[in-house]
Amino acid sequence: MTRFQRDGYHSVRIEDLAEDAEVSVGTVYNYYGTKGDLLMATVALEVEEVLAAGEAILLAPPAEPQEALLGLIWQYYDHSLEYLSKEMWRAAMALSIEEPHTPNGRRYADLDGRLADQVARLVARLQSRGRVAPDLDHRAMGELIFNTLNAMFIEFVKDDGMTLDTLKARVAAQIRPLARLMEAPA
Amino acid sequence: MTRFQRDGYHSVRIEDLAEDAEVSVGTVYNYYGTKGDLLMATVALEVEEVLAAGEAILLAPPAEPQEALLGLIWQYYDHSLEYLSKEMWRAAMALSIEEPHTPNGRRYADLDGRLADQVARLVARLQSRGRVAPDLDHRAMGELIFNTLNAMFIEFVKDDGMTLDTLKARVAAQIRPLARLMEAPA
DNA sequence: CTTCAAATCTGAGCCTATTCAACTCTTTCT
DNA sequence: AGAAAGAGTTGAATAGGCTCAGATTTGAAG
Repeated sequence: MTRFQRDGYHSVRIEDLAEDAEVSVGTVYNYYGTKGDLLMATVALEVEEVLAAGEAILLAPPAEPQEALLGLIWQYYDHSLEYLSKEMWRAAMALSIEEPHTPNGRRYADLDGRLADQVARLVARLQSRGRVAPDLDHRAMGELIFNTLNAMFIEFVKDDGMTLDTLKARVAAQIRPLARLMEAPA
Repeated sequence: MTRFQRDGYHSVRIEDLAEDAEVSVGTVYNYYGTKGDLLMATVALEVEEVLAAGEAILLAPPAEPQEALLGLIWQYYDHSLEYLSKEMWRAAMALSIEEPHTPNGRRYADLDGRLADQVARLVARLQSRGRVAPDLDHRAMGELIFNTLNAMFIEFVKDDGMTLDTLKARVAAQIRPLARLMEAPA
């Protein structure tokens, strides 16, 4: 993980890792089936932590729908570069799209699904508090919001120059009007 | 393009294409810089046609926002497997994420941007007709809608078993409530 | 201490995208 | 015709992920 972050996922060869660990290439493959497994292990670490932090927010979300949604999303974003560089994220995303049937592809999709579900549960929570229109399907809205925050995150990792602040501003520009539309009539 | 569709993008080696064309491997590379160039040429062909068809819809969209939006989206989807298999789409998407700085990555991003812009212009069109709330930012809504239809399309190409009808049903489930929220008050 | 099977480890070799220096063919100029 | 520049072609060589038939180590049993 450290070498991937420091030297770049693609630049680091399996042979390099084997040397670091003072074993042979074959032994690396004895523990991780593919180079992508090493990457996905890091992604899973990262997302699991973010999901746990998200649950804490779900317990006591801000009353305002907009603030609650953006709070959860900022949580995701602020943590996102802890273990993974943008290049690593790109590689992981590419992997999950190109090989959806492999264990790694499924694993990434599963993590995505759990994030989308968490957003949906936040929407449901806000509905139960009467701040979001009760006739909205919280699953559909959760998916819609997740799709948006995910798409913007993809744009973020695709652009090495983009800052977290820019990402947040862009997402806010899309989530704010949506949150307003979702609000229960007073 | 034909061989990629028939035998699979990954299974087809450059050497195979060279044999088909009765030239050497080096000559293939003289015309297309990478294997991805061959793929992206097909993606561009596909998307350009869909954009042109979309312009026709923009000229005279259905009055109902929901119908107008879904009509445009179905247009995109129905054309999507004309030249590209799901596997080819996956490879192209993976390429665009993993190598955003290469000409191919930029090219794909550009096509995506033009699709998003077309959706935004449809929203603006519906606003000028008074069927969509005028205070909504048509750019933000266009991007929001594009992000959704694109995310669902990615899910579609990731799952070889999913049919176009299932894709449409899922997108409709998200776009319908959104279209309702966007409607101008009567 | 010896034996043997299971668990680990090893690295040469395979595969395919990509590169590039040498070669051939075409066109232009004298 | 001869020559030189330019355009196009070639395929052997390179790189890095991954495989697999042995070789080595471990640990339980006698």
